[in-house]
Amino acid sequence: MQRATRKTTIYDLAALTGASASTVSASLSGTWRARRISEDTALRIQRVAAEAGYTINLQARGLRSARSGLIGMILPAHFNRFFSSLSQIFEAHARARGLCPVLVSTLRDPDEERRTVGKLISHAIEALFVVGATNPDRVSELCSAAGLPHVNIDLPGARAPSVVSDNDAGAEALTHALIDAMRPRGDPAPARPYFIGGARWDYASAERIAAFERVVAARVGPIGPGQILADSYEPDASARDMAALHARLGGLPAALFVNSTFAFEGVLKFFATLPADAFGDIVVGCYDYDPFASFMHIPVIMVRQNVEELIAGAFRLLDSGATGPMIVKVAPELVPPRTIRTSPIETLTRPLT
Amino acid sequence: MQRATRKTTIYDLAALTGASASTVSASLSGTWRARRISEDTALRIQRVAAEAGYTINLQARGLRSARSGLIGMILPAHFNRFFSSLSQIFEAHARARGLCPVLVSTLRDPDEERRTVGKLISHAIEALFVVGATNPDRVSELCSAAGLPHVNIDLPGARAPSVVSDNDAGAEALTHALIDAMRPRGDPAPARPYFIGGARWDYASAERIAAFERVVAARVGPIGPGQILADSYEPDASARDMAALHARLGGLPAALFVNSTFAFEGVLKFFATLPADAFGDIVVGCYDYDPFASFMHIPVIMVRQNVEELIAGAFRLLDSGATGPMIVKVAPELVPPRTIRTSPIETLTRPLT
DNA sequence: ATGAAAGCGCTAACAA
DNA sequence: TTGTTAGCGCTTTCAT
Repeated sequence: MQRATRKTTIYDLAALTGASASTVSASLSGTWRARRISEDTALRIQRVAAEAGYTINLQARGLRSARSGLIGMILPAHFNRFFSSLSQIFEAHARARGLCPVLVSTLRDPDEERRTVGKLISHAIEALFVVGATNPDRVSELCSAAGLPHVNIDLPGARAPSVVSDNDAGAEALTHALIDAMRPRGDPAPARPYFIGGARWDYASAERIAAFERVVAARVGPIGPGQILADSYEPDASARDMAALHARLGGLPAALFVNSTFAFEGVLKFFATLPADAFGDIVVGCYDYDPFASFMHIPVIMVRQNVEELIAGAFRLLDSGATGPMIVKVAPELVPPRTIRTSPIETLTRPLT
Repeated sequence: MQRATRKTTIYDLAALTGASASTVSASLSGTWRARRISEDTALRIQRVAAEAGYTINLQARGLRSARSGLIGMILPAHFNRFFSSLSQIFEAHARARGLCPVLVSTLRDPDEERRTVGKLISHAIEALFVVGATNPDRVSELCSAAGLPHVNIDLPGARAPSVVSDNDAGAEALTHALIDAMRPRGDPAPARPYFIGGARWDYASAERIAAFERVVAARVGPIGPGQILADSYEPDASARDMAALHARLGGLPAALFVNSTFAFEGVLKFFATLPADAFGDIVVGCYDYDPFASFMHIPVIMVRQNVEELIAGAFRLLDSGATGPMIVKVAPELVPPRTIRTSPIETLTRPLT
């Protein structure tokens, strides 16, 4: 047990071993071979360091060598399956590169984004991943001014390379799967898929809505008014929209494209007010993944992002040294329903484009 | 736009403003009042700093002042509702204190825990929260040797203060709620609650099993062999256990205490193989929370940890300067089922102790 | 094969 | 009210 008063430094070790500080430094940092320090000396110093409970001061190293060994990622929130899986994968990659991952959430607050990025720059992070920023270009400005390499993830920007989910392909495949599984209905309410959740002015929602409308128009018929309910990500808003739709149709729609688990929570909140026999032949698709949601009593087709590939792609962009705007799209995958109730869906045959 | 070659330092600002480096330092770090620097000078320097795009080098400050402004938390994984909610709250508290949160997951690997803590110590973090460590005491050893204040969360240790979930109170309340909601059954299989998931040798499981056994013994009758199925946290193991139990009973039990969402996933995996009419009167309790799981087609009573209080308590322990072993327990809360199917449960009346 | 010395950017005594 | 100076612990030439 060492004294708590002051930490052991390389000078202490130098005194202990009779070597010089620079020799100690080299022996401990792995550069001793290059410095042609004898293996004996290096090993001896390493042993003494271990015995003395020496831990290197990375602030000092960072200050001197202008490298911190930190790599940052900002994201909207931790408490979210998508973001936390990104964190998990990001961390694994960072670790593999010997970097210390620093994850900070910014709660979709532009000011918080600015402050956080500033702080990370001050901590001399070596690169930054920007996930779902409200204003990626503003972040890019800060990074560029500091000469900090960075990549946008999930939400693209115009001032840095981006890796994003292929919303078009995902929504297209999900819409096809919904229509494939949808049961025919007669008048007065023919079978028709509805879209709920998200916001039209949101980049991802807009792409998904466009794909939904394209496929529905081609396979079912023209999109009618009130077929797209996309004004909010708030669960409660979706609950209200769902209730209104149910009232308007006099029942549940034949197919429902739910844009995110947030919206799905709201939908379920409304569903819970219905009697058990109200769910006849509905098929639900959710653009997001949650293992429990895929086990509902009604068939739920889910979309799972390829998180591994999003992160791997971001690191590749970083390594490439690319700094201009470019977008790499990563296709998500469809997860078939695992519902208990007998469903009209056996397998999903249509592959993702 | 500044030159990318070298970052602006306080010396550059000193040259630009005609002041000295220390005056610049004080003007920028907020200590200028104490140093009795004129407001004019301070503001002027701050303006020039902003114009020059100056960002402080926190490695240098940290090295000099022996404070990094970093606070660490290690946790088993990010991709988990409980842990990611802890992260979210931890971050909010850290931010409120002007500290930069550093979250690292260690994947329930003792070696990774050691390495990570070592790295965080090297980065001069000012305090550490240790969530669900496989070996809290080993971590405490490392921290103590470095004079690093730390608090265990969720899993207690013998060498540092701990804040943990009150497993006994939670499991007791959940078991009571299950028995209250359970429908009577006649011979040959009288109504009886079963426990599934987790591992007996695990601290939390052991506490929950003890409470379950105590309440069941008091209200239903002696615990029989095969009534506690707790050998693993693996979803697939729980699926197998559930299948075996179903075969043994010739149907589903009247009540099921599922120990964690991991086990619940496995249970659902087996449930998905059953016909829709197999779920007659089962009541499920799950010691964990997931919004979707609480919306299942069968009634599911869930336990939600008081995450806010766990973190707040940990910070209080940190502030108290306590360093010896002591355990603060935080009671979780019961979340009533929001099931669509008519359930025997209207309200949960029994309060948590 | 090793040591001496300078300096990374900042803060804080000590002067003035 | 401000400037000077001496490090914080490390890496890295440049000597030897």
